[in-house]
Amino acid sequence: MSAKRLQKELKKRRPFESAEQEATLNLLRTCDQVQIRFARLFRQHDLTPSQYNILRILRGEGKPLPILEIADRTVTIVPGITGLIDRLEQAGLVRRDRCLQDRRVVYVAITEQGTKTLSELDKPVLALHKSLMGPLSPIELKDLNRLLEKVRESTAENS
Amino acid sequence: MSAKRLQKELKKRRPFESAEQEATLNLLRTCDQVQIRFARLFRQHDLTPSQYNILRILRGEGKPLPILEIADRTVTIVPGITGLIDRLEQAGLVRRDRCLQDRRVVYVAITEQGTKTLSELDKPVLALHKSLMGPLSPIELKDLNRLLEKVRESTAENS
DNA sequence: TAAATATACTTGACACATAAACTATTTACA
DNA sequence: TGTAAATAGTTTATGTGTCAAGTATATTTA
Repeated sequence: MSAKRLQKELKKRRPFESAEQEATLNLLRTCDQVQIRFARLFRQHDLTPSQYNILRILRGEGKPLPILEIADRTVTIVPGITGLIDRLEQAGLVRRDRCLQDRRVVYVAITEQGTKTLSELDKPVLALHKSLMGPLSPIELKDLNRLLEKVRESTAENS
Repeated sequence: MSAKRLQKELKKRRPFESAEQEATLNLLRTCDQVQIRFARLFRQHDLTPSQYNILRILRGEGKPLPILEIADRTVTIVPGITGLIDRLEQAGLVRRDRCLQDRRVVYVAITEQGTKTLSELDKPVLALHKSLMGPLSPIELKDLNRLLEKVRESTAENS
């Protein structure tokens, strides 16, 4: 797998059309590899990245949240959230509770088992963050954050 | 859409557990936004990012390529490539040719229509690259590339 | 208060990532 | 030469992103 990815990179390496293009592609490629590492870790606990994210949100909030509120806090587009919650519920990691005041609303709560699964992942996740960004010095980390935010601002402007 | 994303960001903003975590999340979020922008552009020409990528590879090579060779050069995992080529073929953007020497091999060639679609995208794509990375000075671009590569090295090691 | 509108989801359809298992063909080697 | 192993690609199955359209409940308004 490692050899394969390396090979891909080499084949792709041809002169870039602009420095900006090089940076964008570099960003996408790096991100891809980072995501792969996290996905692999989550999979060891039978979670997908999206599922892990939702559990994190619920634990962070400390109380049940309406489904659309969860969707708002993830990158997940609304219709996708339904099936995502379905599967988490089926796995016993969350629970659905219909709101009595407003019966359109569905609250989602993390279960004990969900909390347990999350807590098992806490250390490895933090370790992976550190391992990925480990080669960067504190100053470099700060630089990277600043540059990324600058890019992000440019995407925010015109939607 | 823009307001919604901004809202998400604000809600997410709580103290990070480590500077490394902050950098990783920053990286993922930035990347997400960049991908959204490109996906939106490709969709205007009825292409998905994966499809665009494959067309680029074929045009860059200048001659037909075996299916698995294409898969190697993208991030696409092997089984997914079949359907991807199916849809491109159905849209008339590529053509399948079975190799006569080795009948296991299927060559894929870009069609005239595929080339045309690609060329229509050339300018907007380059413009988007420039627009996304525009806020960064040449020196900052270089810095960003260096930092990203450093991160990428760390993922390559024990992958 | 009845009808229009808005809100909170859900369903259905399609594209893609990913893994496991399968087919067809070729190559290696015993 | 004939069988095992490797290679090229496909099929199948599950999870998710995304869009368009639908349902149920609540709110607004005429």
